[in-house]
Amino acid sequence: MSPAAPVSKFRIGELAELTGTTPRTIRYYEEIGLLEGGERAQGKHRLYGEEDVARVNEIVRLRDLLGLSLEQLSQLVEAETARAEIRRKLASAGSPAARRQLRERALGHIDTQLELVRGRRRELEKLEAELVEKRREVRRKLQP
Amino acid sequence: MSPAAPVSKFRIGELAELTGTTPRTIRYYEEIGLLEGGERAQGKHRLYGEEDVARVNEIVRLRDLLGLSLEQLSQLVEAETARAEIRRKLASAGSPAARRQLRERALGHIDTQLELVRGRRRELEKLEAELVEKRREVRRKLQP
DNA sequence: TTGCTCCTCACGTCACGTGAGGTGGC
DNA sequence: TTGCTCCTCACGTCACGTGAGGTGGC
Repeated sequence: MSPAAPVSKFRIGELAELTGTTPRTIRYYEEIGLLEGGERAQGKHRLYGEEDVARVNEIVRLRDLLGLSLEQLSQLVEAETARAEIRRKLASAGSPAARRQLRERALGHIDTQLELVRGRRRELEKLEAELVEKRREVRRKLQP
Repeated sequence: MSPAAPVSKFRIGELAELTGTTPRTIRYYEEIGLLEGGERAQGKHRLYGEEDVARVNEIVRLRDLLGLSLEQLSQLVEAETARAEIRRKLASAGSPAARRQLRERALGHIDTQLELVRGRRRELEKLEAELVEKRREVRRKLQP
């Protein structure tokens, strides 16, 4: 068996750089409950792991691409967080039926995100088509 | 010849409703110079025309879909505004060479917007593909 | 004349940015 | 020990929201 994966720990500045944010943003997300506070080990500094990188990346992506408010985002991501936690607990202790229910909830959650992403994509495609048409017209006038 | 098109005039509340914004937003855009102030005819009320509807709609769309700041937007839209004005002036007085130059500048402007829109669309497509993949995996575990 | 919409301050809010002044770890 | 990063206030900013109190037009 492989030994426990080396749990790399990041300080807040590293987490910020890895996710294209700033320490202030990370602290703000913790302040409003969007992100769990990095563990304050012995000292006073926050320490983060790989899963925090993934989480912040997801938050930033949905924030930028879907234009959601942080409150809307926390509802969306909250569901997933709860799911991840419960999944960990049930992975060993859960009955097959309970696991099945968890996965079905996960599906619903993914579908919700897919709806949002697809709606946005369609809007962008429409705008793109209009711009292409506009360009065609200008070009037509340029070369009579 | 057709008579002059009926120049429909809107008050700020109507303009807001037609563009999915609020009077406050319209006034704010005027305040920062993104929008020309509606003509204050005899009274004190602002009055807008069809072209203002188009402009606000464009602003809102780029703001929401591209996530640009209003300052970035004003640079993007400013170019187009100047273009529209100059186009009006040159439509009668301009030489063919001048008109050609204007159209070439218009092309550059449209291309800039297209780049932005396409970049966004690609990011959304990537996110969409990842979500679809995630969903497939959860489904696979649901039906072994 | 009565409502409704408009007007201008002006303070509040969300999502951070930006120092101020001080402490911790390689 | 020296830097660098971290810490917590706390005020500033952007893009508006939201009354407060008053005036205009169908």
